[in-house]
Amino acid sequence: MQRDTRQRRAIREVVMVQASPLTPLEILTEAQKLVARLGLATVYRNLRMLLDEGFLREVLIPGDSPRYEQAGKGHHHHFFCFRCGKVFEIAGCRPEVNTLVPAGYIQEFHELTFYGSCAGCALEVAEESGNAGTR
Amino acid sequence: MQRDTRQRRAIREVVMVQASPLTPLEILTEAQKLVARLGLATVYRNLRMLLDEGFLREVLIPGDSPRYEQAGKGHHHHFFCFRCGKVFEIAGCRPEVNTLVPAGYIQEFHELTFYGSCAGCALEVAEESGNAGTR
DNA sequence: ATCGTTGCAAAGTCTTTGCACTTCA
DNA sequence: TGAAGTGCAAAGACTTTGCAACGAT
Repeated sequence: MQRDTRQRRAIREVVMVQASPLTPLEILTEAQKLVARLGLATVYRNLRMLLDEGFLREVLIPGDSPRYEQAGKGHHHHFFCFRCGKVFEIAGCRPEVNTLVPAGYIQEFHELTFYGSCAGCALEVAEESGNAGTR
Repeated sequence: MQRDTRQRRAIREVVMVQASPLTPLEILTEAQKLVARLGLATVYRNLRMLLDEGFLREVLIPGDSPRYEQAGKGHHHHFFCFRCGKVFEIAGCRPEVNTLVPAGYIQEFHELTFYGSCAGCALEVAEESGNAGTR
């Protein structure tokens, strides 16, 4: 039988509070604020369990560590910001995407990831170049 | 000045011949047929150089090792087959994809990866279940 | 002959595993 | 209490780096 430990509770807590998916290390750092002596192996073990039991969803950003978010948010994708390194949720999808797969293939799901500057970082970039240009 | 070594030539050769992107280990195995004593470190070093010089493009399949394909093939995506583990090229894209990114974000590029059974494996699956049903 | 490159082995990073101890039920 | 869970350290997979020897120019 599965037990409800302080560690597991802390990890669940941390993931639920966050808007964007977290890496195992980010989860460790956050959860250690709740359970000081928490170890990284415990985080990995619990991520696997919470994944299996369907509480978490794995978000794989090509070229970066896996991240974890609360499951059941509906189909959506992510935006990875090069400037701040954060991942943002992009709501929705477009049905046209599925027309790309040729006949004969059986598509089960897809992952779509955008890369660039998030709104906040884009503003900074604009200010910097804007100031340089006007003054 | 950069040199034209047997090793580098072999790696370039291997990538050019392949239709789908290869992992570093696959490249090592193939290239060792051309240069027997080739080492994995040399493969990694050359992948980096060929990437920098623009000969290669890195294909990142979320949840799998990075793969490398010849650059300059135009915008396209990939299909990862769960059954055989191979990666297939999916031609083209849909402009609607870009409408998903909210105003304020600056999108530089995107990656779209499909998962499921490739045409060959889908056939096998169909045969198996077909036979089971009719006989 | 020079100096970029190589092969090997050692070092890193990230993740998983083994094990004695702890703790929830 | 007793089995699931934990922390720590050791082991694994994959990738990078240090270094002496090699070989393209």
